[in-house]
Amino acid sequence: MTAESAQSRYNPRDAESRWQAEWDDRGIFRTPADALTKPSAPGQPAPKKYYVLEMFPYPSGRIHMGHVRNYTMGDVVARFMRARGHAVLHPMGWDAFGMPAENAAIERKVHPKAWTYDNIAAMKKQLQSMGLSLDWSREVATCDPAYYKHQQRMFLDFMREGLVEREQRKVNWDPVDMTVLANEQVIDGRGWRSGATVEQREMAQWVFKITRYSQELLEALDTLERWPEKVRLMQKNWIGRSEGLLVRFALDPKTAPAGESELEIFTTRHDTLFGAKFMAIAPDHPLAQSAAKKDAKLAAFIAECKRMGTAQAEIDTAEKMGYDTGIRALHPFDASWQLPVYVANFILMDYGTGAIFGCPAHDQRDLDFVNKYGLGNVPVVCPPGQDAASFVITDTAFDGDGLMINSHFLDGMTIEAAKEEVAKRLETATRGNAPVGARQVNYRLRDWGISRQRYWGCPIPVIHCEACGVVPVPAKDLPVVLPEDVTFDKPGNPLDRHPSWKNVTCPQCGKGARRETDTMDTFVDSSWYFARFTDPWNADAPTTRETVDAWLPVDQYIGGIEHAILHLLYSRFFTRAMKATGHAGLDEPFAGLFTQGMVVHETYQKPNGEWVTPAEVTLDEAGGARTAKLAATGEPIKIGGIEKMSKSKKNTIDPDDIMGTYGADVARWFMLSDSPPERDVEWTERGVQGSARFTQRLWRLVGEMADIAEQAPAARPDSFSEPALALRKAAHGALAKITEAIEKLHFNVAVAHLYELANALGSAIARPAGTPDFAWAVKEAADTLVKLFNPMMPHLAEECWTVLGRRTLVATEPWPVLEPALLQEDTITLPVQINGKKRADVTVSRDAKNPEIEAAVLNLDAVRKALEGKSPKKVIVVPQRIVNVVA
RNA sequence: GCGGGCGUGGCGGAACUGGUAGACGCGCCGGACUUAGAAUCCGGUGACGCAAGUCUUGGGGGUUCGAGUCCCUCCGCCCGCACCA
Repeated sequence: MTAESAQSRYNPRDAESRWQAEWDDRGIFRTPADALTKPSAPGQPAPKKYYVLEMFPYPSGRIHMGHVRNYTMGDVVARFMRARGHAVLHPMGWDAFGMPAENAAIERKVHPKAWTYDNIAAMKKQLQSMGLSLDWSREVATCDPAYYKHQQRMFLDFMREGLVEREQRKVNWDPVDMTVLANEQVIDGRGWRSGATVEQREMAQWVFKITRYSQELLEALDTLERWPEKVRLMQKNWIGRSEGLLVRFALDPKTAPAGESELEIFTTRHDTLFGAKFMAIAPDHPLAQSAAKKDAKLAAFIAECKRMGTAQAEIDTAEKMGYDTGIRALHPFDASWQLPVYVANFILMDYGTGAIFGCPAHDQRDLDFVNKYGLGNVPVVCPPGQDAASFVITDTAFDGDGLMINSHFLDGMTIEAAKEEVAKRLETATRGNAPVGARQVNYRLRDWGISRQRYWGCPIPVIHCEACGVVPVPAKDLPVVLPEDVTFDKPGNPLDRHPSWKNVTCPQCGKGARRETDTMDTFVDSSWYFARFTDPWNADAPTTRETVDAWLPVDQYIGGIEHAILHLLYSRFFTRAMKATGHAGLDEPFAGLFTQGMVVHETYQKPNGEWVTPAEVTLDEAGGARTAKLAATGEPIKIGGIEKMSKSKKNTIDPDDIMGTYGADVARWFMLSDSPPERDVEWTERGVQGSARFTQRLWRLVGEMADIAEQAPAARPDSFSEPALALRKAAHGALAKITEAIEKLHFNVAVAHLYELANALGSAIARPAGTPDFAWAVKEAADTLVKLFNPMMPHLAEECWTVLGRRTLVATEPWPVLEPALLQEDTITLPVQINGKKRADVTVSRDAKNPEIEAAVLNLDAVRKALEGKSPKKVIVVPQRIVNVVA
């Protein structure tokens, strides 16, 4: 490479670290504590706030491409909004508690704390090399006692408010490791480390009363206009409001266990009561428990059910199994009609009353069940157009609309009317002084179990005293700090077997007591970090009311779709709980939500099936066919499917490698190109190279434009020649489109318009007019170009800004101002369709009236030819859009 | 199983509120420059057809002057399911 060509190339390695240092030295991304109260200029009002937040990462050790994509998007928004004059808050922190740290401790004998902080240091360095406009002065780590002490305080405040309770919950128990397992640690019913068969076990757990807000969380979804519709729908289904009926079935005394006389069920299909074939109760239903006392086989069946994990998907897909208890329930409308009571593995104690009546004809699970146990079915809803007498159900339940049949007094009614009639009759019928039926609104949402029997989490600040019961840790004793001298060589929770930590005196009676050894679910940590960022310096309280209320809600929250339900719903609850306890003044934490897609990559395999990393593979695309071989040996490699980047398939790309080779700007640019941000993006070497070429092209283009711009007069010319005007139109057209695209977070569209602008400017300066007005237009266009790509490629933009002779930082420059007059054309060209197919164009003046347009269209050769002298049936003129002639 | 989503050239994708399908990029083909390569620049590129033209947004059907977009149905792929974060 000659000295000359070295000079003409942009060198990201040199430029990026230089500009990062410059930004840092000037502190331009720090949001001062008084940002929202201090006037932006003397006499001016304080700027409007804009809070942009990306989901903070778990410090796993290295950032991955998903992070690069997520944080690039947030950074584009942050830089864009700053340029538009907002006071921007754009912080970063660490979701630092969690199981991987404990796994590392067990597997590699490193302390969770040391492992976590090493990872944070490494990842912070990586994030900093991306050139993100973050305010690092607000950095928080959830494992820092300075953070979790406030969380413990809020736990106690919630407790006082009645938002915390103890509840018996089922967990996955590993009898060998003596520990509770996460669903992901249960593989085919066995513990991942021990291989022991996992069983369900009831344990007392701390829960947050999220169900108190079920209705509110549901209704408020309608107000979240800047959330994706699909996320709102998923939350709505998760909350699962249903209106139904509680029905008390009497039990045949001859068959019922001593002391049991009735079975209460919840149903939303009370219209199908005459199609009932059986009753089913959960294995842990009290009636099942009491029946099992005298029935060893039933007890064994219940024990068998407990050998199933607690994951919903597993419960639903397991084979439907039941056990006839011998108990008979009496139909509420016909006491002579007896229904067998089964214990069934697919009935959940957590939902409704833990008991149902089965109507097989109209529920697939019930139908599968009766078909297995030979109980038969009777259809009671007949689809429209179907003959009631011949309507039979065999393998497929009918859950559609129709009219009631085989249902006595309900026959001929709609489902809705039948529900109403049944509810009315059962509400007024009484047994033992109480109504047989009662309408009830039920929610699928369960209270949030936050107890974890693990070390690396926020300690739950309560003390168990034999005399006083559960006693909150007094505020003065917070934080309850995790002890550091713990070992991971034995099974179970290190906190539980720590020699001294859990032994304390009761704050109330002073006698010996025991600390709670459960720690909090890490979702608690991430349910309020966005609030903490508004004043992370407050050592006395979780938030500073004035500040948190000024900054929240987050204007734009960006993260993965995998958090669509749990993290976002818990945060919505937590914000309400903070409001109830005076820590914040609003209900909804995130005004705008964006969920990004994954980063995916091709997979590669040796003939023996062994996965190979992209770095080890050489690709060849000569002759249109793509083949691959192992770079080291030339061994042929099979090119596999495009899948989510994962360690197991070895199809990961290390962001450090990319940034080292091409620079951060190229990585950022490519992450935004091509794929719409909500969809998956495929990482390809070719694509990255294309991005890298474009950075060089921009660099050359700006350099050439700078040469012309030097001739520009200081004052704006009064008039512009044709080439200058064309240039200005291109620049302002791009400005309008790119502004709109970024506002809508359509980054790939913004990127496409930047390519177009670069193409247009390249062509324009290839034929320079050589006049002062042209030079002025080139200068304007160059400024605009650099400002427009600055949010995506900020380092290159700073470097270009210098080339344009500027001394300021483009990072602190305002967004270009649009001149709308430049976008107005005097004439418009409308496509002309004949019978819906495009056949010609017609050019008319911008404000031509429909009759004029129609006349011009009918005069076109193509139209005359198509009409063959006849008059058209119809001419449709859509203003500013299209003309359609119906022949 | 339940819930949610996605499907457009060789590839990633664009297309406002039902109005010119294929913007932009990648790849490929041809050309220029070069001793050669890299880089760069110019032109072409949905399919079929010599052409006029016809067909084309996962398959099938429908509504409409007009459908990638709305409705029905089928197929394929992906995500979440309460202790991964």
